[in-house]
Amino acid sequence: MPDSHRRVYAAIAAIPPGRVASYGAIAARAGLPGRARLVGHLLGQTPDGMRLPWHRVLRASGHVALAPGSAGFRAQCRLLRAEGVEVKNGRVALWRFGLDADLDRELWGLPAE
DNA sequence: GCTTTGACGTATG
DNA sequence: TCATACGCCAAAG
Repeated sequence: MPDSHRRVYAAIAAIPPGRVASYGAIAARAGLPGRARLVGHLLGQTPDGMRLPWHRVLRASGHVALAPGSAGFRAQCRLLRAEGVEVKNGRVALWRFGLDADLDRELWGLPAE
């Protein structure tokens, strides 16, 4: 297991429950800016024994990355809603649940809602 | 090795 | 909001 992969897994595992992060944010946090596709690739190759909060990883647009209607898509929506994250039409409001939004609030004092 | 694919991202129109 | 183009790079064939 390459070190870069471990950092990606660690970054995903660090997402707090009830919050979400984009592939790009995970890659950047893992020290791999611009390697968002690597994150997606790893999630598809994640070993069975590894229990990761993969459902908290979304596209930069806030959309669920999996095909709408697929089993994985439904599972992700269910897991997210179970944590209090609103999923509307396969999309999450990043300005509200994203980690970046949290940081922005602290920096600029933007309203939480 | 080269080509194709893919749970992606940003820029443009 | 949707489509297209381009950049990115690990795996699979």
